Amino acid sequence: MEEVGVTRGRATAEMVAKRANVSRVAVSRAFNPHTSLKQEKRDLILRIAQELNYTPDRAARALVSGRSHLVGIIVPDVCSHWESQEIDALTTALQGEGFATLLFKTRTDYSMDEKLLAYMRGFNPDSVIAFVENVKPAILARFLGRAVPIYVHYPDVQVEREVEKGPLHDRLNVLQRAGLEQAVALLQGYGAQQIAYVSGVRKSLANQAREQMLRTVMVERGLPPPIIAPSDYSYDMAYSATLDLFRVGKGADAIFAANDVGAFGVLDALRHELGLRVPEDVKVVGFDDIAQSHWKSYNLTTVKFDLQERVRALVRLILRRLNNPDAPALEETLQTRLVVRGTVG
Amino acid sequence: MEEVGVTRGRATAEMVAKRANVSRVAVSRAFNPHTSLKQEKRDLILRIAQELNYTPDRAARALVSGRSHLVGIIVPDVCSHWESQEIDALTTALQGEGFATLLFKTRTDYSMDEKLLAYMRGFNPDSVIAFVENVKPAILARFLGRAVPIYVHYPDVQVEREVEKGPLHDRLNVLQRAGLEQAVALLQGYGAQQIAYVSGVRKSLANQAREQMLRTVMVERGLPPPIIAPSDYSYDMAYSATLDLFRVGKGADAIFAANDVGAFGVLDALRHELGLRVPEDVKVVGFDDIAQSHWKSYNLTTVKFDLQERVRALVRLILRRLNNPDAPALEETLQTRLVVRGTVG
DNA sequence: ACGGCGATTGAAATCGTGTTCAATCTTGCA
DNA sequence: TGCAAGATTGAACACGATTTCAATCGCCGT
Repeated sequence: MEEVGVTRGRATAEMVAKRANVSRVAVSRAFNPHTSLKQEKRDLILRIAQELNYTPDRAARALVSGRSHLVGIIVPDVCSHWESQEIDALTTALQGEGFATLLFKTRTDYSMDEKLLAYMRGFNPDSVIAFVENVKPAILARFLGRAVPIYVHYPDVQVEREVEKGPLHDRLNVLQRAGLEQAVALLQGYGAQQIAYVSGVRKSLANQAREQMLRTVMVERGLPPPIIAPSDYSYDMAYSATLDLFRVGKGADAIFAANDVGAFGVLDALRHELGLRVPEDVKVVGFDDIAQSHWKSYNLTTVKFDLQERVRALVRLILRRLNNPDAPALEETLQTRLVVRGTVG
Repeated sequence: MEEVGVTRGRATAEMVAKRANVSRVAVSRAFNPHTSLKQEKRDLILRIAQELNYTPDRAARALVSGRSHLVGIIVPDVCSHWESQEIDALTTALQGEGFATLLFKTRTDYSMDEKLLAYMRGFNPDSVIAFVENVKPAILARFLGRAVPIYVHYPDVQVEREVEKGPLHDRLNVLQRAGLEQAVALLQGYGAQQIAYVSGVRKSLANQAREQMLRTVMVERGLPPPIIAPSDYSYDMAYSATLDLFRVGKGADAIFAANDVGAFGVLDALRHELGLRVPEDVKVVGFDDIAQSHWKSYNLTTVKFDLQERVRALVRLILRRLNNPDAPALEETLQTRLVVRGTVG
């Protein structure tokens, strides 16, 4: 046949080569910078490739190079406000670097079983970002093979890699202290005496760290330790935890929620079920500063860390580790700060 | 070397074969049902595979079979409540069928350029789900090759495939009429005279369809056509559109928002900036019934369609089309209904 | 004109799997 | 026991790229 055919609906390097009167190797080189190829020829090939809508097949490329350019993201619930915003930012950043994000869902109880890991491994992601806690790095390493750095979400980001000399450990620290101190100072300034903490998932390390840091800051400033109202980061649990706090317990004059969504539950319980006014009767502070926090119904005062900056740092760490698996461990640090809105004072 | 080595941190079919004293082909067969292999041998291979943490490499598999088992999702903003809930449900459903979802972000103006399509094609998705409108099926077909059915999100789902006899067309219809009629009837029952429509993105086909259907239903029931308050589905735009409606325009005694998030903006503008009471002064109805709609601060009356059911139907269509590309076009239909909460009556 | 050196080029091997096809092994039945 | 049909098996090829390596080209100085 005269006409150059189309295989599986997509052009191959072979076809581009034939049309440009060059070898298939030249086509490959045209798409890989830092390879030796006469500029004129490279231009010709790229032009013809464009005409044929050709781009190299990443499956084939992955097979030979061992790099899939896929980053797996494990998340219990895509809809969680904070997670969805981080997924969004991560996808943007990774897309800019030539990667694509592969989404996997695990059960909503913050657990992750070996079935999912085996399933995911089949797709051969270069890296895995787990928005889940209780997975030991060692297990991830066993299931995901060598080329896959690991990121454990809470409480501090960790890009890990098992090496012969022991686990390697890049860290991205989020310093909660600064933001918490500002929050407590503000509450104290408005005369708050008894502060309650509506928690995240109790066994979550991130929650424990936050709770611990809050207690430290409060005690340092001469306040009694916080009353703990057990919750799980969700709106509904925070709502009922708040009801318990005031109906079963003795209430509080300020509430610190482990996250913004929880703070929304707190606010709605106070205003719409307990008949209390915020901030007059009770003051409320959240943590995260998600997009909804500025909505007028909530207008939440909250501890913020810059999500964009955090994602950029994270992607930096991942890429560095991918390109240089045995480089020494790195550490980056992010600050937090208080964003003052209408739920305090 | 005596010990069976490990290539790139992952076991290969070759290693499993060697350890089980079978050929590599047998290993391949063990992982593919409906292939001829003695049961006893199959069990042995699977057991050894498990010991070695082996699963077939999907990149290699994709290369030979032409099936990547990847489904691309194009979305302008992962954080949009409605979209994130659909992504979540889709990921769950697809994961159950052996697929993984590949996430791509486009610009937030509901557009999608050829660069993104070319980029995405490199990953060779079996199917593409576009949460974006203004992309002609023909363009998608040109950029994504034959093996990739296409799903255009709004206003009705379409699984498309270019065949020689012209474009094939599976459809998933969401019948807005039922829900809208219930909503209008309810508003009318409470004496609403002048209903405004806070729109979605004006040029969005979905928005136009919704606006059109609302007008039809209202006129049929003897009401004047809705006042159009132009918006774009977002909280912020709905907020300011509502302000304009009452400050520049003549107001309304009921507002229908194109989506729930928009309805939140409407509610906050009415209550927190215009000093109006809902539902006493103005009644509000949304569309979607996202998870946040039952939160006490909003407690939104809204038109719902069953997202789970919709996703199941969609995945059914996609899988059917993947397994049988030339089957005749199919059509499925979903109903909508009103969920009554606190913003009406 | 000639030798030499670096820049270009393409043939061949490789990555890990699925698929075809002919050879071999089982099984059932006369 | 013998034979045909069917089940099981493995060698060889294909998939679409990258990488290695040896061959060729172009250019320079003498």
